Amino acid sequence: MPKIVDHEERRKRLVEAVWALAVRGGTEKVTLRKVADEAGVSMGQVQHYYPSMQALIRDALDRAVQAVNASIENAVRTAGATGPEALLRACLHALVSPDEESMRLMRFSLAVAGRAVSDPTMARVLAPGDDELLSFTAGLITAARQEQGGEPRGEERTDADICWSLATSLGVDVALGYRSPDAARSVLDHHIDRLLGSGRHETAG
Amino acid sequence: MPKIVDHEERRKRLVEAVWALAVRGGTEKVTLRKVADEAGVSMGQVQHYYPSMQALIRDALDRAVQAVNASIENAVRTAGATGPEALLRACLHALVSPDEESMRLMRFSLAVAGRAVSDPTMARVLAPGDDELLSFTAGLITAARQEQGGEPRGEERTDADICWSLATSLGVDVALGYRSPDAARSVLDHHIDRLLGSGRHETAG
DNA sequence: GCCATTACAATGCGATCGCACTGTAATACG
DNA sequence: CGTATTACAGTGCGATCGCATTGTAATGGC
Repeated sequence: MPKIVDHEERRKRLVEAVWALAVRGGTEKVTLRKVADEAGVSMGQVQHYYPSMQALIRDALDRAVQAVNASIENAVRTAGATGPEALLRACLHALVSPDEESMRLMRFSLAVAGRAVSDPTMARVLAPGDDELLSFTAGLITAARQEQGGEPRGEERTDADICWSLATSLGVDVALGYRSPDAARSVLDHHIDRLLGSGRHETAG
Repeated sequence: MPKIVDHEERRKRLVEAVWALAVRGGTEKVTLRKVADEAGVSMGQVQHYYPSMQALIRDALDRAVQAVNASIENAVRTAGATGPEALLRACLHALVSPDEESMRLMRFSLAVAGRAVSDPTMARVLAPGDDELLSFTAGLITAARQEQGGEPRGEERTDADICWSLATSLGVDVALGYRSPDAARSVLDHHIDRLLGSGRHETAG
């Protein structure tokens, strides 16, 4: 009956505007008017797709989390056939990637983290990996150890947990500019070296 | 000449109000009026001690960072005579302490982290340990390894770096309620076990 | 005592906020 | 065709913001 538009495209555009604004000036600088300006639409349109500011920020966060997960899955797909150790490294590297889009997502997540302190509905941000991811990672660690002739130690799940916590922390450092992506990767690789017991590891400038 | 008051006491009171407000509702809910109310003083007094909102938040952040450092130093002083390994554990545990004050500081730091994304003057928050702390920690690791008959491996500084990154990440998880302090400590201890336990991959286990 | 100076208290102001509300162009369906 | 419905655009409102400004009580040095 009415005009038919692509809602998904509209929301995506608005969320992109939120990301850009939050990265530039923190979530406190995200206002209905500025989002509208940034997206090149009217304030009315923003209100049409989101009932409140909260809802808009929350959707932006949901999509950011989803995008980060997608980048991890993408790393898995890309490095899938290269063996468990390389795959493990590739997954973790996704959090400290120098890729511009990846940096934006991390920065936005960090910007929203401040709200998560008091707003439980924002609680997904910077959260430890979910069960599925941890199990998958633990499996990689086990496989990598067996591949090197070692034996599983029965605590691979905690090891995986540590890996993701470390990677998250390094990702935050990269997002805040405290470390270069290369430096972060090198630290991450050092940890994996120790974790798997192999002495081999090269630094990338 | 004029009425003489304790400036330090005044500022401390205002900063405490900022901490409380930010933890309750994020930094966006920190306003001059609410700080004044929370501290039980007038808005005029807040303006008298801080020229702008930014300056107030920044001082609150500086004092929070200082307080966290103090809690680490306190851990060092308390556990100083118990040997390098116990000391190492005690230091790192300071970031995941169940202590109410410690949790408040971590939560506030996290709340401010959102601003640090775009405001370089807030950049001290969640930063990696400084050179002094890293050197000190690296020394602890070296000493602990020697105490166990192991040999230093020449990369203790990176190991120390990893320890603090991990502890920070776990501290964030605790602050956000994703982990209990006990669970975080247990993860941290697991990492230290591995770190000090064995360096040889052939007979590891 | 006098007074310059400090330490506030209180109010005012322009800007901006989220959101409600109103108006209007477009279109699939009968 | 008409029309109900969608998809906006634009505006208005009350609240709130940071900060400037003004007023005043207190006090140590002369």
